[in-house]
Amino acid sequence: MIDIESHIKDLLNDAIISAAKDKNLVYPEGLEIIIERPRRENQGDYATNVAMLMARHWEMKPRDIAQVIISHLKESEYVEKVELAGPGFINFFLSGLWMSELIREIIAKGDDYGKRDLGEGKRAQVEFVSANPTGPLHIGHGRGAAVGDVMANILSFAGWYVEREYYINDAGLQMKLLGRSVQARYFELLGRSEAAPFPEDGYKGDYIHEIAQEIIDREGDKFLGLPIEETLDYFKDYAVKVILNGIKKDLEDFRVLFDIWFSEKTLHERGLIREMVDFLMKRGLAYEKEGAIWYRSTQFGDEKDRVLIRSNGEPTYFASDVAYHKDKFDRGFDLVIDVWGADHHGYVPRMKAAIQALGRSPDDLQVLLIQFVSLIKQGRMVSMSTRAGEFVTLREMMDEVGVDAMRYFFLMRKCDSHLDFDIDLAKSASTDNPVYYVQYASARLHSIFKEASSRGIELPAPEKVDISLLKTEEEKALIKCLGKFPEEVAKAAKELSPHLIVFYAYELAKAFHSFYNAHRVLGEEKSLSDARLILVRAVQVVLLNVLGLLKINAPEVM
RNA sequence: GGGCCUGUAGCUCAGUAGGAUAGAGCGACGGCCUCCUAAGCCGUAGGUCGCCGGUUCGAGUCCGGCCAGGCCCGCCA
Repeated sequence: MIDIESHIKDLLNDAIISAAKDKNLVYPEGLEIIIERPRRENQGDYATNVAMLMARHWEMKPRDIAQVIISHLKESEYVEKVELAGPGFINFFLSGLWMSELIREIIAKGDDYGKRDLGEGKRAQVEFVSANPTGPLHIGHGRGAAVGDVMANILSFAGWYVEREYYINDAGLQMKLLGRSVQARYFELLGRSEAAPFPEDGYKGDYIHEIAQEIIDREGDKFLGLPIEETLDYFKDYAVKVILNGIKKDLEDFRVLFDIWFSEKTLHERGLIREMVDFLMKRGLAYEKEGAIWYRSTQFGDEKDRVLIRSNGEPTYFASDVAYHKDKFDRGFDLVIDVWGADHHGYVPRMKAAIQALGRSPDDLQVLLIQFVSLIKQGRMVSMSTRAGEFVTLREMMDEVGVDAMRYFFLMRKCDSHLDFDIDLAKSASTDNPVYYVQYASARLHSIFKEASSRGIELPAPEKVDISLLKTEEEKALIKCLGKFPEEVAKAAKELSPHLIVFYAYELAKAFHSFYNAHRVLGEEKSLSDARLILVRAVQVVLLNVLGLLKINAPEVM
């Protein structure tokens, strides 16, 4: 099937060349023909403002230029009519032939319909969640998980080779704090709390007690008699293992799977941090001052230079992160996407500065900042803090609200919008949840085929069906909506905006529900019924592909 | 003090290479099942796009200045 957008651009380009010749005018240098989808039905399927852009060059009124261009447009079997409108827009209305070919293409391509080749097979990595293994995932992590996961799906669908990665911060001071917290609970449970006091900033959640209890069940009281500094590593490692397993399980149940779990500790073990510092020193991008080693990030637009190695010889978190990103690029990724909480936004300029020092373009690193999720319970905001042990876990939310609804909720907003998640609403008024609206379309689609099959009606061969019989407003709107899917994929990939796919899913469901209420598929005259069956099959294909990108179930019955 | 994000209908939000009459959902009001699922459809009401100025044929969109909310500004992670 032809690419209709380029087809229309070609038609326009040829017409402009021909018009220029005819009127003895010059083809405007650097003219880029842009076509877009107008907002209103009566403004056609595609529109261009090219005549308005040319007004300056040709010193003519936009409407006059548009008229000239239109008169030089060649006929096309895919274009039914062309109109001059408003201040100088040229509107294109697509033909029935285009619609027929589109529907046949959708059915022929199936799972592949909507895929693009924008990535040209280049390698992209999406790193997301990366929550410290100091406690279970909470609702905020859920948003990052959904966004990162679907972003990866979209890029893959758009032609990138994609890997998903989780960065485990298992090397810092907070690990020690976690170990001490568990250790303190262990001593406390055995009635010896004075021997290992609970650290001031320790992790207070119930899960710390549970881990301590687990250790007692396995190892008994054998650590009581040993010096606490000696046994700290045991508590720490055990806690990290347990918590990380819990995180993996939670994500798996949230339908998020990672290709690589990358341990920060291994960066240290492999000497990559030292290597990175040497690399920067050699290039004069790092220097020593006041006993510490600093990175010259101001050279790349950061507001101040940053410490890499503290005066006590310990690398900073930032140093780990630079080494980590160096490793990412060393692994051959063309595009690296980090999904971070918005509270890390101040960190973006220095990371971008860092990757430039590594010889990359700042655009090779894209950071998706995820704004906070505010949890609303009984009309009040719930404060969340891992250390204080006050949070609603992802697990609890999955159990209460369901994975489909949660994924939908997390994805329906732009990343940089705050998200109010009203638990009571999500639980009690779940029928108002838009995810059901979309899923309901899936159930209805399925029931049409079920009913058809019970009446002994089979899906006709697409090429034998007269699709031009579909000419009502609802049918045409639905077909146009199907045709938009590849464009939406491209846009979502280009703008790194998963929410666009959610909006598209809703739009598709809406077009289908309108169609469904206005017309019957079965029981009409056979040729019309066949045409509608084919249409409905195409809708099903696209809906499955869209929900597949979002990893939301497409139920057959509701 | 500096920086990032946000401010669009009663509520929650779409709408960025500047374009045509600013859109959805929820809520409100009024209609629609003899028929493939009414978790649906159709219609009505609801707007100084935070405020002021600028750029131009044209600004919710770009620029400047204010106002309000959130977040950040460490040899913490």
